[in-house]
Amino acid sequence: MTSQRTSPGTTDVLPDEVDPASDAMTWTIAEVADEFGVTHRTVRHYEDLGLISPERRGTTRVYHRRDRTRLGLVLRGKRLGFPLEEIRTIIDLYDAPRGRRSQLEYVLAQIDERRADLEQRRRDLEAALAELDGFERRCREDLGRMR
Amino acid sequence: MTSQRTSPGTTDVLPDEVDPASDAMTWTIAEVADEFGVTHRTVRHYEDLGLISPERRGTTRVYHRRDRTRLGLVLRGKRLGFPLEEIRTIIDLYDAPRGRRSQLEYVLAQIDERRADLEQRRRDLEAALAELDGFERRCREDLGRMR
DNA sequence: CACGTTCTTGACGTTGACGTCAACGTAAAG
DNA sequence: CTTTACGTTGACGTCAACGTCAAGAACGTG
Repeated sequence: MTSQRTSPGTTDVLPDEVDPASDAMTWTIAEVADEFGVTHRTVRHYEDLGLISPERRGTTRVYHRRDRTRLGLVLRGKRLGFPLEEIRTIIDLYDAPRGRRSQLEYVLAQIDERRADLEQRRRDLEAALAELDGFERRCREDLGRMR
Repeated sequence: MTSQRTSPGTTDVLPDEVDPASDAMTWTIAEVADEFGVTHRTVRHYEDLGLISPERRGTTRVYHRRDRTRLGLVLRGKRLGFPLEEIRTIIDLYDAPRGRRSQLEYVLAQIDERRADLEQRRRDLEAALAELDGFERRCREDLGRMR
């Protein structure tokens, strides 16, 4: 009934093998937790913070494709080191109403801020990788001199 | 006596304008804290965790170039979202003794692990930036249709 | 229909990363 | 020689991000 095989630490936001045609497909909390490799407590915590808002059938949570999309975005944000509160403002942006012109311009301004942040991270990341490369080279030279 | 002008959120690990010739130059805790844009409490916390280990003159801490280098690495690691404990193992790696062959090979293995981690982050980052770009395009199209 | 499985809502505990006092030492400046 | 500016060590507080019970409700299955 649900998808399998989603190893943690992937770049994709969604686990694969999800029937693309069924927009009406739903999942239980255990299913989404398993597929995304988190506990149900984590999923509930994200709901408490307003990161996802599953439907309720009676008292039970029912997750739709939209919730999975958002959960995927949350976890990628976490892998990138963003705090959950900040992640919420970001993904809320994607779902924000953009009817009026002022709203659209606000959204565009937010996008610029976000991009600046991400690009700073990219520079840090490239610098760290470059240093790692240089360090490995020196280590290999040391190793060459030893034998 | 000390350097100025280091805005937070830079990619460089060290504040600029530091006399490159003086290896014997030292700094107080207030100086390094100010230059790196953190509190003295933060600097002490990092010392508690073994991230830096300044010299002591009597009871007073004296910071050398080495400490500043490590502090810079710590803060960049933080900007990348790594926990402090993990940061410690990473930067300790740079200072690890590599005398024996087995040590060198251990270090090289660690480097590979680190690189894999960083590259995963890079993929996440690129994906996030790509999504942001696509989203901006759609917003601009909406904006174009409105006027 | 009893039973085990899965779901629910609290509520308290924990860990990381510091902030925030309090209380005290020390060294230069007026 | 007192004041002022920094420095020091605790020790406790706080906030985020969950973990970890506890104690029911609801649901399919033999």
